[in-house]
Amino acid sequence: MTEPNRLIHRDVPEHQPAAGGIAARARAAATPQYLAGLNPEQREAVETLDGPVLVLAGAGTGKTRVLTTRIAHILSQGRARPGEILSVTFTNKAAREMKHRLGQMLGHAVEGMPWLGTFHSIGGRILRVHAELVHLKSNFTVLDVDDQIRLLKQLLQADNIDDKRWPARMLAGLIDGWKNRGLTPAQVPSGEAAVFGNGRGGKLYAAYQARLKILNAADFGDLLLENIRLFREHPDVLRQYQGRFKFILVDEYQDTNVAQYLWLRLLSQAPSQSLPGLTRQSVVSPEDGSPGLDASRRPGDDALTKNISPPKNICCVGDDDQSIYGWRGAEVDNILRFDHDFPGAKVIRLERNYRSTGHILAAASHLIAHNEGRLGKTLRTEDVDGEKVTVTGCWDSEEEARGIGEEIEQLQRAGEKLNEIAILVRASFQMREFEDRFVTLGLPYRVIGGPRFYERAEIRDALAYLRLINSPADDLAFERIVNVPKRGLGDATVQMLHEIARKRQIPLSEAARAVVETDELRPKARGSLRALLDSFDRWRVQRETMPHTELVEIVLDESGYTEMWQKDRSADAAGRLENLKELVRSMEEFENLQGFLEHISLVMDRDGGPDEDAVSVMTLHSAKGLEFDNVFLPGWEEGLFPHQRALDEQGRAGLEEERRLAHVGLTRARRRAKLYFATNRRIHGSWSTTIPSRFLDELPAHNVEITESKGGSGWGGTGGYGPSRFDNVESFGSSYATPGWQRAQANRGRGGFNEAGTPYNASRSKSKHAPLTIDGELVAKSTGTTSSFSPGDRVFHQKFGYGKVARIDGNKLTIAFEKAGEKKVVDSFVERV
DNA sequence: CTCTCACCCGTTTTT
DNA sequence: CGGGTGAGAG
Repeated sequence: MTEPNRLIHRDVPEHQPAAGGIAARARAAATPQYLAGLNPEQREAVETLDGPVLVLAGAGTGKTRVLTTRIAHILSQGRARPGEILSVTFTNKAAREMKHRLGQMLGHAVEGMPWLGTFHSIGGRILRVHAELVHLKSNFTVLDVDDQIRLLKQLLQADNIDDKRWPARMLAGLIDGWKNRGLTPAQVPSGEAAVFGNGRGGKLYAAYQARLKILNAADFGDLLLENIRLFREHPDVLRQYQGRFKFILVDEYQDTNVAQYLWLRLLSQAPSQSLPGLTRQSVVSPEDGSPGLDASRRPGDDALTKNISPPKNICCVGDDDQSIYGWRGAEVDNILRFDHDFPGAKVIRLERNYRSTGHILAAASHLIAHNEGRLGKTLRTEDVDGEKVTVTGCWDSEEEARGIGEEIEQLQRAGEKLNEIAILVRASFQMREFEDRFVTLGLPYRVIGGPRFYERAEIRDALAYLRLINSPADDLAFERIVNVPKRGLGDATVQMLHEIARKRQIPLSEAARAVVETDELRPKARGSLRALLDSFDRWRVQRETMPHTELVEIVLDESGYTEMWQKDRSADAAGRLENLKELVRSMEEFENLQGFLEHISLVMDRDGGPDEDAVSVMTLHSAKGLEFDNVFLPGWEEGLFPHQRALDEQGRAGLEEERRLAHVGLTRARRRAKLYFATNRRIHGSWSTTIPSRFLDELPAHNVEITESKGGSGWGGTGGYGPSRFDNVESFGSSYATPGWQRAQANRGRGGFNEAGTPYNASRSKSKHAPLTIDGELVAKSTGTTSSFSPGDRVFHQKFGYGKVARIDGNKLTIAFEKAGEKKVVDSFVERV
């Protein structure tokens, strides 16, 4: 491993000696070059090396810069070697970005940062080293969602559970949720486990875990959960890592879930502690009743915290105002309660925004100030005011697309780069309208998001072949490709193999081998199964002698897989073949097949985008972390944004998350932010009238300009909604008093959206209160209030009928309905019976 | 075993 | 309206 001092040579000005105590002091006095461009807050965040630090980094305040500079600082101060810094991100993209920036800062020292990566890749890496301690082998497979669901389907079938009423997908969701919360099968509260499959949910979870071990596989959740289990059951292993990591850095802390929190917490303790509390407390007593989740999810808190030595040097960077992944298990509470979890934490706010102009920033800040559950930050800029944020009303979504298309062409004529233009939508179905329009206009565009590369069917099929070559016991891979391309080996055959495999406790491919020797199969099926097995034998031999990239080509060719797509005349067949080529190309980066397979599910992502000039179209979620000069934000309508479902299922917490999403959208823009709403939109095939989003009303009128739609014809001249009504734009600049607007406002009363338990007016007036922050002291305000219900209560709901409360999360209840299955509802919708 | 038709349902998405 | 799934026919 590279020595730190060698690393910093390139970075430290030449007159400064590189190491030693006195030298270090001299260096500090001279302000190293890498600290020079930082503002005082950033600098404090970089230089506060000891103890827990929370950096609240608003949008565009230089978060990544702080993280990378902090690492450079640690290294140059000689406080740790590269291998002693644990630095975790959420996405591979973020990890790559950090490696890249670090590389620029330190010279090409990136190889020296072995522990910079995503939670999952680092978790997976640790797990491979100690695999046998959690009953896996070090070459275990990481399952993707598809495999997971297929596995669960089998378990449901084996248990004779109607997978119509209890879909495997739903169970997968539940298990995922439990894993996100760090719960092993034994720890799932029994009330919750009972919700699925008439009380068999918990049993199924346990069976699933057992099955994974047999298959030598782990799902994404396991990469963390099994890590936690490893650490808890083997304190010596934990101590080893605690001792190794002198510094811990966490990016996007607002997105961490409970499992990630627990993992960080374990690693951030001083190595000598044995942490009795963490094992004991975390075993949730299922019937402990009311405080439920909240009491159980924080092992090691309170009294115990005081007995544990102070956490090490952990620095978490995040922005509670950009927490938009609550629906996927992220706990905003983690960031809201940081100083509680890590006593003595230093909180540093980065509020200087270097991205957006004044109007945009003011609009975004004012909007997000309507949220109550936040730590409170006020973004500032020294930039010019720039153009006001525009709001444009359209007749329908088609006119919206037309209008935006025209504005883009106008920007293009004015010399703007298409690469600096983005359209950010709430839901992906909105994208199609824009694509259609851009095709008509001949405007180059690219859609960001879509299915990820390794999730595409053709890639997974190809991978299944490779997995099976690598590990003949990979039943899921076997099942996937046994009849792809079609070989006349259908359900019946697979069923038979399953039976034999189960009876003799052998993998499917071995069962196949046995069956081929008998006459249990019809000659045709038997012949093609034998041919398949022979092919695999041959490939396994060839694997030893030829490069893995060559092997794939042979496999794809000889299996008839390539041919299958060549014969396919559907429109996307060519693209699929292209993807397969891309797969082969991407394999070149890896040493061998094994190495490739270990990384594929964790590290691969689509990145094919060539850098031709094109407009980007993507969802608000995938826009997080990006920035553009010009940002179009269509579809600001009640029901779509905020999304009705978020409101229905999460009540106020849902609304606040939607608002954070709006805030993320606005803060993507450097110079122009253009909002749109349509009064008519087609939802599920039929047209319905919509109302402008409440978020539009929450924008400060001073920073907003109402403009007329440039979409042309659509607005029905006599309707009273026409652009002519927007004639004297100046006069209503401060009040939105256009007739159309007023009418839209009046419509609100009868709109169904306030059944979300958040009447429009209430939320508006309430949120005028100052954010809940008291002089730098964090007032951790959980999203949602405490419910008056307890688990087990029998309740009635207007739409879903009778049910039993399974779980409580703030004012959000998970209820097992007798007819409708499990649903999440806001407590104000149900009554106790 | 494969193909077709009826039916159901409909945010956001990483690893 | 349209994509994905499951049951039944060929």
